[in-house]
Amino acid sequence: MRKSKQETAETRERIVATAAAEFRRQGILATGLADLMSAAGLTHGGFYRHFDSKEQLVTEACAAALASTTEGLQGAAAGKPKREALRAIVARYLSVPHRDHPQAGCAFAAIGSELARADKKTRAVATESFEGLVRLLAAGFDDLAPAEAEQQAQVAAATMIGALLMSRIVSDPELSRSILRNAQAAINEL
Amino acid sequence: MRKSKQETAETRERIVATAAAEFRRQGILATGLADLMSAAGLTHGGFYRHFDSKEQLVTEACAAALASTTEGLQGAAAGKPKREALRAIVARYLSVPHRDHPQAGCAFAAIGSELARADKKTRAVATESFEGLVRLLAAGFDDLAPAEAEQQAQVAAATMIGALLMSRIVSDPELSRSILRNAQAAINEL
DNA sequence: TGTACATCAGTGAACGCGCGTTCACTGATGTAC
DNA sequence: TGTACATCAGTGAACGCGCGTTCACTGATGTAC
Repeated sequence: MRKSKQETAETRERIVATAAAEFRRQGILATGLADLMSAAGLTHGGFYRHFDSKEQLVTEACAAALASTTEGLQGAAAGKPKREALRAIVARYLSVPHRDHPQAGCAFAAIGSELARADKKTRAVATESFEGLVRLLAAGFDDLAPAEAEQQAQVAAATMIGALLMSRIVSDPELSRSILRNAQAAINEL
Repeated sequence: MRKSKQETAETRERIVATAAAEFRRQGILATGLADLMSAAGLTHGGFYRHFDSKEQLVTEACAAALASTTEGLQGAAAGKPKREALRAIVARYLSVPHRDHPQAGCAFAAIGSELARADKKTRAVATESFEGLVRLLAAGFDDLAPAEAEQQAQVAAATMIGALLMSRIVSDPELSRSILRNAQAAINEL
């Protein structure tokens, strides 16, 4: 049953990608390795041929989830003038599709409270990723001095993450959309 | 071993208060009923004399946690002129002590991603509580028309929750404080 | 007011279940000659 | 290049453990007369 090096690498990537989605969809703790492996088309016994522990997968899956979200936002901004690029990023982040598809979206909003309690490595990965998001947003404040642009970008990021999180928590659909809309307008006026 | 009606009511309150703290400290899923009951000074077998299920306790504990946080913020604002009251609320919310004591603080930041996946009743409780927080903040924007004040208050709430959450996730202490400081400054300029 | 009995808060053991992790096994892949 | 053997990806069963929940039991509280 041994697989080729390429197949092995592909399997490993598939497990990480599946975990990145399932963790964001159900939460890290609520996602069992057996379910995860079966969602990746494998039996759970093989997990430890690829990872030392669930913790290690958590770190890699969070890194993958955060990286792909930032890349997606970068894609939404590609080729646009700076201020317009920022508007596109914010519009995409604070959209109804993003709110309704946490498994493919921002991990800070989807599993933020678990990240705050995660181990050192995972929090280090999260920190780097947050800095990347702030840098991406700061590029949109090109009318400000770099230090001020970073400050505004940090505020914009916090507002986006908080608004997306709250839009998912509240059960009133009108309030949910209102949170997204008002946060978007406020950031565009920064 | 039967207890008096008053003792029974006190025990029930103690369980809810203990759960409100432990859920925010460790997360809902990570908090077992046996640990919880022992933290409340009881054995776990007695749990079902007070609650139908863990879900029911989750709803009540979240309601208690959210209510006490809003009351605490209201207390910080008491007796102050409106705009100053708002500043006091924001300063308290985005403080280092609040960041470092999730067990006694805002449940949206501490267990937000679990609340987004919680059952109907818990999300209804969370929705009402968020509306209460928004009303409290909106009172500080007394220079604006009511509808605009509410919009600004929603944005301020999202920024506060997102900033507190991120200040807990990032492992760089300087970045953590910077997020709190910049969010506070931005809300005070709204 | 005093007595007899029903109620039920809390104990401690047990239930089935799913968790993360381990392991013996299989057989195709990779490697050494 | 062909052959013999070691490696190891994946399977499926099993491990101990803690989870939420149930239950028989105890004995003080509450209630009915």
